[in-house]
Amino acid sequence: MERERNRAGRPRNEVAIAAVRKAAMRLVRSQGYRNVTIAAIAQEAGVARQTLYNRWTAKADLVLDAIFAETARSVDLPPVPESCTCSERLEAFLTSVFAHLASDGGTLRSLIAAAQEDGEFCAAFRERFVLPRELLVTRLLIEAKLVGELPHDADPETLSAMIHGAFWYRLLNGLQIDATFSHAITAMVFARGPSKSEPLNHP
Amino acid sequence: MERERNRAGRPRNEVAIAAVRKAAMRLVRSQGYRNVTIAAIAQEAGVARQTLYNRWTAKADLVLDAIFAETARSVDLPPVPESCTCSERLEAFLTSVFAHLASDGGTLRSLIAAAQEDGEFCAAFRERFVLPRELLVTRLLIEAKLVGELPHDADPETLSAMIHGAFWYRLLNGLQIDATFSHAITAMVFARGPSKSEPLNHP
Amino acid sequence: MERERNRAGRPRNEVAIAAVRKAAMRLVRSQGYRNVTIAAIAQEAGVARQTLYNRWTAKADLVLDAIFAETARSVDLPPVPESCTCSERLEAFLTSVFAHLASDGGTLRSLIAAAQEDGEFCAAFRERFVLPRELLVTRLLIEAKLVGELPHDADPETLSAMIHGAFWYRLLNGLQIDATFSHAITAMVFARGPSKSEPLNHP
Amino acid sequence: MERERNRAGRPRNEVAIAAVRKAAMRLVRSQGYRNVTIAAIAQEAGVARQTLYNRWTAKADLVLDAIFAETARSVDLPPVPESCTCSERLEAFLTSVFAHLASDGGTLRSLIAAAQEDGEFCAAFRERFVLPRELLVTRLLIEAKLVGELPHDADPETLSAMIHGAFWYRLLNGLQIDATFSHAITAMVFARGPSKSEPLNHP
DNA sequence: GAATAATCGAGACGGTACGTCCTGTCTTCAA
DNA sequence: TTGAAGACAGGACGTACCGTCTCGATTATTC
Repeated sequence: MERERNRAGRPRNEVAIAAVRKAAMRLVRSQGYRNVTIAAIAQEAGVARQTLYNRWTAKADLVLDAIFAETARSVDLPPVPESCTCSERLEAFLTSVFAHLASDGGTLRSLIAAAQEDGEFCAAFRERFVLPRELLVTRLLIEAKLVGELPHDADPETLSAMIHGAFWYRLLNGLQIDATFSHAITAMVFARGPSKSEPLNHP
Repeated sequence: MERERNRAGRPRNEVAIAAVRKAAMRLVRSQGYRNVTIAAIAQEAGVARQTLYNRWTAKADLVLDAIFAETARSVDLPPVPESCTCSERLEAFLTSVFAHLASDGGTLRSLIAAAQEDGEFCAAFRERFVLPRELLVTRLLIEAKLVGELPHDADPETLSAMIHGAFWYRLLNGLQIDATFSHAITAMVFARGPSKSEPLNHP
Repeated sequence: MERERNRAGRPRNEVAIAAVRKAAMRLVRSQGYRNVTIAAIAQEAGVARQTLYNRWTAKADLVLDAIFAETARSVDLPPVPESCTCSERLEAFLTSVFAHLASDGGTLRSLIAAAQEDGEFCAAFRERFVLPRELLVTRLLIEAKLVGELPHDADPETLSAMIHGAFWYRLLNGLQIDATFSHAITAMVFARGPSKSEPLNHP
Repeated sequence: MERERNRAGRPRNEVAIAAVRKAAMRLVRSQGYRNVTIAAIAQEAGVARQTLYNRWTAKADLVLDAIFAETARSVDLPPVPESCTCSERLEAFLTSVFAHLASDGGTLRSLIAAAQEDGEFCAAFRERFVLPRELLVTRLLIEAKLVGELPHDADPETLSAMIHGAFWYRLLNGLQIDATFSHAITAMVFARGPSKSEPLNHP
């Protein structure tokens, strides 16, 4: 697959492209999205400025792409045994996310900010970054309902928004996010154990 | 207080200042924070650019000030009878907030975005805008615990973050926020009624 | 002659080359030399940009070549009977040139302009375009001396420069050039008839 | 006079402006009009690039202005005694002009070139640079007619165009222009002495 | 009342980044 | 080997803002 090389013309220099992505991530991390300029990325990558405009439409587009390239493989639940309860797995997921945010939260903040003034960026960001992570949680909550860890009137979509929203909210307010918080969130979601009626899977 | 008017020289033109604030709000609402320039605000207000720098340090400072001037009086619970349950009052609060966001959500998005690249702005924004609204909810949840609408192991701070986070999350993702969502949130927070132990106020 | 077609590989597409020349002339005429780009010519001709670089070294080279291809056959005195006096023939020549300049003077202006910043272009332009036309006049003036229409102290080279210079000067100043001017120039050149001494060819 | 300082706002920095003009002339002379960039002029003058755009609309505008500032005082006949004949004075004028062109001809070539692609530039250049010099010669020729150095059927405008054209033509063809040429031109203009009828001033 | 001092409208200035455009070179596939 | 297509390095362009500054004019307080 990826048999795209029948297009005419000189092919793109994927090595340079990768260098640009790497440079972009490095600079965004060290100086913040807003303070990074196209020219600086190009120079850092040893590439002509025009090359960036050939490939990406704008800084936002480029950085977003760099993010995706870096995190594509990491939209995954942490390696927690399937035998754990959903509650335990949610907490493990959040702890893992929060650990990542501790080092790279600034980048996420920058991206969320950028998304607010650019509808296209916002849509792409949601589709390719936010939604996959949101679905992970939603699915976990649906499973929790099935096994009776959550009452059947629980609304996975709303709960998922509340869970993600909780740490977005703290992140965007410049507050610390640590393991304590992942525990607190999990506790609130799974408050008071199983549904009142009998669990569905323990006859 | 603030009896600073014994200084020599021409006094500040408070009329112009007010015009600037109004112009700033008008422009931010219609074009978004990022697309508004200092020069445009000055021109819209019929004022010299330097006048803005006399009073405020930067665009963020000015816009934030304009927001506060406009919303200072509105950090308030909606007029709901005290006789209502906490659950009802939370939902009423959220519905009221969401109605406001429907028309002015863009401004909040812009401000949140701006806060991500500017620590001072972030702190001021949190202190003067976010925290007051967060406390409103936190207090309501504490009261709900006292009256037994929430179990005593409920964590008001975490729940408050989850509540605010939920609609920030949707807002920042460019999604609709309506009364349905306020009901859904409230339902999740007050799921399955009072604490397992006996409610405190119903003997 | 020029039997170069024993080289291996795909032969040059002379049709494309001709299309390029035509496109170049069309664009230069309609937009002026400076405003025409290599890319635009290539596109207009439906040809790859590289093809132009294969054949010509630069825009100047290409346009000059296009001019030559178009005017090669036209460096000629207008069809005036040899029985006419040199004076009449000069005026006929100038009238003919001026008629052509009325429609295509902009191209000549562009070329003269281009020649000022490029020594090679200037030399080629002079050798292949200017000199042939200059010689035409010089020869006519030499003949006029021989037949006594001009005094024997007349300097054909200087007069030729003055004649061509006169209409270049007006052309480059954006002024009209018409038949009246060709008459005026001729009158000044042939002022006061034959040389004071006896004409050489009327014994 | 020049009481223009009732305009509001910070006045222009005329020192900087002068430095820009000087830098522009220096660079145009040493590198040619086309090879000079706005940025280079700004840097050479120690001035922000935008400052040039504040004052002038384009490079052509700036350079033209610099030329005028430099040559404003020099549109003058060379110091030749009035007692000389018109013929002698024309030759003196041309010799003086040609001496100047020997060192600064490149600048004139650049300007003529620039005028060919820009109508406004062309008009300004003609009005403020070319015409004054043309008039100098025209007046001289008119005087020559009055004193009988030229026949009364001589056409000063046409002759003036032929004179200026002659050295423009050589200049634009990249040829040398020296005192010999000024003599040759003068000889052709004043060929065969006074008018056929009696000279006006020699009874 | 005159001197002093801060503000205001206006706009130039140094500076940074932007996104576009063009040039000449190169690298691919297909003819 | 050429042609079509198009990416690449490099560099100028003109625009847009920013924050600072310098004017003349205005408006208070202080002497």
